[in-house]
Amino acid sequence: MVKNQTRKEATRRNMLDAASRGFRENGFAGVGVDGIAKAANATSGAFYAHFGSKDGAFRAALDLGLDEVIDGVPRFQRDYGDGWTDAFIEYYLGRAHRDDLACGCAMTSLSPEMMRADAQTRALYDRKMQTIATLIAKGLPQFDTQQQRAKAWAFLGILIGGLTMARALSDDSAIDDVSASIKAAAAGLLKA
Amino acid sequence: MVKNQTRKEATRRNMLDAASRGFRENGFAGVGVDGIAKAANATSGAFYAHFGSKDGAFRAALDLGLDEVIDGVPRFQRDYGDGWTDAFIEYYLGRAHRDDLACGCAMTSLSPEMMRADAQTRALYDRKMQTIATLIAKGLPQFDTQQQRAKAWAFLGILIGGLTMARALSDDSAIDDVSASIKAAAAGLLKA
DNA sequence: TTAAAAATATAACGAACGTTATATAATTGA
DNA sequence: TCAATTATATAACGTTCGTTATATTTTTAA
Repeated sequence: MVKNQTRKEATRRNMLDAASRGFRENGFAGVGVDGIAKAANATSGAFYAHFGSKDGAFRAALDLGLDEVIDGVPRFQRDYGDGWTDAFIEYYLGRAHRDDLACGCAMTSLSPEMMRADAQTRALYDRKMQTIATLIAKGLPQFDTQQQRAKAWAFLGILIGGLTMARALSDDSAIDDVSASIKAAAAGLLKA
Repeated sequence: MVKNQTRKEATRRNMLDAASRGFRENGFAGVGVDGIAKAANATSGAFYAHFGSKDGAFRAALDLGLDEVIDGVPRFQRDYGDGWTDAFIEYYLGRAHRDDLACGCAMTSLSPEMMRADAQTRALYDRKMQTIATLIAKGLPQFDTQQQRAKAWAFLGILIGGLTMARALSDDSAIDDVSASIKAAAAGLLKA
């Protein structure tokens, strides 16, 4: 109906999107294959034709999700120059990102799932996180490369932990307190 | 067999322990009622008599888990005095705690589950986290109370995020890099 | 010692789980 | 246009899910 090669790809993309949203919102065990397929207007048959297994779909969703970070960080660096870290912090702990459980950063939503993932998926996570740390480190003011990398890991840690805590809380004023505290500390630890 | 009142309490304690371990290791959706009961040498009948529902058991496990933090922080402060934060950091990101998925700190293992929990459970999380933040703040060197509390939230954030990242990685040298970076940054952000 | 009460075990419910095998539908190449 | 190939849908597998109802065992109280 649509075009030549594109229907299969469209189905795959729809299912990958549905898997990404489902896994981020509900965790690996919190969503089923049928549910993912149905959310993509497809069936489990197509799901297995494309991904082979639930683990395979999770791996694909992780791949896509971390690539969004790998693409996003340089964009912040290009768009904001030296002030990119402040802009990134503001985005990461801002209300829009905080409230977007389905499409928020894969690092925060999927990292807690990794300890239960298979070896292949964990290896993928390792590689992509190293890439992300390298990208961040290159945008930091420190001269010492080793120190840059340490700051990058700490930066990722406080953002992931801060967003996790902010999302876990339900009281609005507590959420604001945590967000503001994390923002200040994240900016502060890069200055030192 | 054992004693008068204690059998029921022993059953409950065994099941609460099994629930705590199960939820921390596998997440809320990753473990079932029958599995928890079996791990406690009991059955689902006893489970429902004690907890009423799976959500009820999760709430009880969260309650117990955060109380461990509420008891533990003052113990560190008593045992180590002014250097308690360094000791706490060393413990929190040390190998023993990192590798203990089943019995590790509930803040790191259960916070990512909170966004899917019911309102009653989330309110409990809110209250206990405020208590924990207050306990930590009181042990910080800053004079300004507001600043103490901000540092306390940041401290919690970087520890939770750092431990999550360290556990998510599988390469040993990456884990060491992250742990060392987080330790240094956590100590650093309290100094400022 | 025995009846009442409480704690735990067993059995069953419909629903959803991940996966496979097979059937249907759509696309391709001649 | 028509057979070959590919993509997707359907049906079924045995298992486990959370929960309820009921049966059995254990404890309590007289």
